[in-house]
Amino acid sequence: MNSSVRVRFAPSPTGQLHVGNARTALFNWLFARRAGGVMVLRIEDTDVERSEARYETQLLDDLKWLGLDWDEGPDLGGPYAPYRQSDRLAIYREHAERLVSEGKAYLCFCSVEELERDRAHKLATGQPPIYSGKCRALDPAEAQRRRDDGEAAAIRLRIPEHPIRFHDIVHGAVEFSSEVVSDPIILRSTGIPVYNYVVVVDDALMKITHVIRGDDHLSNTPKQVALYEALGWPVPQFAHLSTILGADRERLSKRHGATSIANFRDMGVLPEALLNYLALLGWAPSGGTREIFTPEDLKREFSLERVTPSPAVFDMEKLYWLNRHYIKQSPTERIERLAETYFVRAGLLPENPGNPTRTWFAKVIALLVPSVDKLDELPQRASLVFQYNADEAKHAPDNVEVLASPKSPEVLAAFADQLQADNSPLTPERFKAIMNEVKVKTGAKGKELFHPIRIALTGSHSGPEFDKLIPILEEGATLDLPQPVLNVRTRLHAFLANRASG
RNA sequence: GGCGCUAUCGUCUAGGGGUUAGGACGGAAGAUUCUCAAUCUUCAAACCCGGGUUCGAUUCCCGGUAGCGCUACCA
Repeated sequence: MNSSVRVRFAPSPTGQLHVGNARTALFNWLFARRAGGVMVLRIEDTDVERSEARYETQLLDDLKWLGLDWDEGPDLGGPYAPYRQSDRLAIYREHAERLVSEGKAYLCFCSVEELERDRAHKLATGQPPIYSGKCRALDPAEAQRRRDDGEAAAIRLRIPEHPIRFHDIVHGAVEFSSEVVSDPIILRSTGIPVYNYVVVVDDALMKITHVIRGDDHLSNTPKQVALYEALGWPVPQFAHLSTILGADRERLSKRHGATSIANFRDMGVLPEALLNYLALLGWAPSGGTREIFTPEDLKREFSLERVTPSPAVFDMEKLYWLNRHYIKQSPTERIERLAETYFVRAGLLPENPGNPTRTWFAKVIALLVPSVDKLDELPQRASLVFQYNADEAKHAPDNVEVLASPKSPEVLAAFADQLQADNSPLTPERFKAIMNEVKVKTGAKGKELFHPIRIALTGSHSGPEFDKLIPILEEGATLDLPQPVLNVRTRLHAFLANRASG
């Protein structure tokens, strides 16, 4: 293991943490942890227009929620502080000026309008839209004088004539000819440095050994390699991760629905499910037959060499499958606690419910949880407990057919008789006995016995077993809930009372 | 337009000069159950196209095509 490994995750605080970035963070983290190295968190906020402080806190929270941590960062400090680019402006300026004095960069006085015109012209005449190099040959002393006289100047890097090669751990050897890389601006005339420059200065100064990032940066890498060389700093190893696409094979974005980590958390996706899914997007273990990985498994097995270079389509169904798996694996108390929020929000449960309610709620969750992809579906699924509408029960197209069967009224009548015959509490045992009586009396069995009763009680001919449902209905009715639960007798009366008018 | 990256079931992927091309999600069928969900079993489903290299290419090389990215005083 190389203990000198240092990686970084460098998000811009311009919005919510996206699954693509989260996956980059995850791969960095796994690589660092596996190598016993250091993970650095750096905030790239040089885009002052779009960066907002509140996004930075969100970013950290999302990362923590996923179970990731870091060793150096704006919140933790570290030997290479500061870790926020807006606090490092003086550093960038210093090195840019150094490059100018060494002749590796030069002052450029071209105006934005002039450059834009030139660019448009080149594009129109079919030439590559690269910088003309107008200020490249300016005499440095003369240029210095002009700047001292107050003329606005940007700083451009001189790109060397030779082709730029580098090795990428995911993609292998990559080569760009220098003709297509024009002298990039590294410091704007406003004094604010440009991304491709600051990223190099920071990575070098923070002693980053492995740059693991999205492959939208692959084409920027030759510029950055040229920058490392100009600055006289060692070039790190690169690993460019493929893009995550939506089902339409376009780059995953907001219009594809839930794409931020916060979205998934709000939906009731478990962090370990999302982490596991993200790890599988672009990485697979040797053998390729295992799908379930705890963070510990991943830390042990992850390697950049096994990362796929091809883009991956985000598959919500597979995420849901993993989520269902982890929900089932979780201690029930954890799921109950998480689920509670959704029920409180839906107005089905009081805030901080007391103990009889909590015990009852645990049963509701146990009943419902096998049928959901994510926790936020629970309140909707619970409608068979919280909602009862006799009219709808009778008129739902599916039900009409069942109720039209000659046995149905007979079964319901017998069921009502049995309920009336004895006022003792309706336990599952008692319910079973009643069902037996009805069976004997009417000769109905199987569907013709169960379906009409389930329709009368829940509004649907299919649903959970009565053994589990009956106690929930009976106990729920004794509780003081924002949305009262109706017991079996009440439901049946409502159903039969309306029968004539229905 | 130029440059770069990518290409195995619908999707995520394993594999790799000779394989019945493996697994998973999803789909279909069956078992179980009063029904639904869950669970279990089974099935269908792929090497982008064209050239080379080779006794033999899905695998290696070249070209095409397609998708994506970069081509900014955005990040």
